[in-house]
Amino acid sequence: MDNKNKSLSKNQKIVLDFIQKNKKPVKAYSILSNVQKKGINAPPQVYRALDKLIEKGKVHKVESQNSFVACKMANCDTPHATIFSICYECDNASEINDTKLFNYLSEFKDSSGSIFDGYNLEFFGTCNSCKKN
Amino acid sequence: MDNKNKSLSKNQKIVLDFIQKNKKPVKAYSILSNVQKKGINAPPQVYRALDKLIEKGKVHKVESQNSFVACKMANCDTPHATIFSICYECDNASEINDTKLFNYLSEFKDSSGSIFDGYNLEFFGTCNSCKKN
DNA sequence: GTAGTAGTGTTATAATATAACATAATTTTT
DNA sequence: AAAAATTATGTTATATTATAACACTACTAC
Ligand SMILES: [Zn+2]
Ligand SMILES: [Zn+2]
Ligand SMILES: [Zn+2]
Ligand SMILES: [Zn+2]
Repeated sequence: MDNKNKSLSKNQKIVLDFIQKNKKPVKAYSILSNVQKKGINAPPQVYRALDKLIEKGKVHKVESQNSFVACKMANCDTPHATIFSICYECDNASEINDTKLFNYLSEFKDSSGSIFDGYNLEFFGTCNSCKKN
Repeated sequence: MDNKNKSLSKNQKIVLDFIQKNKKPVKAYSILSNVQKKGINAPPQVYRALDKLIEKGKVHKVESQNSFVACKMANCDTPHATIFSICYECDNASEINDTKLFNYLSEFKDSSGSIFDGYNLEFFGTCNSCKKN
């Protein structure tokens, strides 16, 4: 069985549950302060849960923001091939599900003909909601 | 005149000079400890120089590594449209100069038809040098 | 039921980045 | 050339993000 389909531990469930409640990406220390009532007391407990959730494809890290967001694609096949659009007004991050772009990047070869194991793509702009205001 | 073509300040020159001496991306505090003999004493001086060098297209940040690397393309036209391949064995980061991919991403529209102002793409894999070993 | 693996709890600390304030240098405007 | 505006510098302190290390527990596989 794939690692990503294994069941979640207690702390992993608590952390994932909080992340899923938020539309926007959340910071690790925000997770910590919000789950302390559930018995998670210290940063390593959060970061360990995050590491596993990322491995399992349940959560992605938004690298340019050091924040974490739940996968909206009902389980990313490839946790290390992610595409986001990020609004620099409101910090919202939307996972982009575009098969053509996905394939384009998965098959991309560099000048030496090498293919890559994964990628992370972050687009920046103003989201539709912020454009209206 | 474009901001990126403006001349560099004293601290910006010192920081850029050190980054350019390194093939691999360097960390901010590594920059700091290496330029202290040049009179740069504290983190804000390094981070401020980095911010300006990034604006001017001389330096890019490798987001997944919190490190900084000199632009190899003799001045990136678009400092906020960068493509890297990163080796997870040796941490080397190479800027990819692929016009087709560049255009593909610049013109990419999301499901709502919106185009973006910029992007950052990081490919992950084993570099050719590490593959041989 | 023992061995191996994955998870937890805890303390301390490392690594990355910015706030805030005072001053100086440079550029632009008048 | 003087005043105003902008950009850069120097400095101290602190905020934010992330991991090391160690003791212990729970789960899984054979
Ligand atoms: Zn996903
Ligand atoms: Zn927005
Ligand atoms: Zn460049
Ligand atoms: Zn390598």
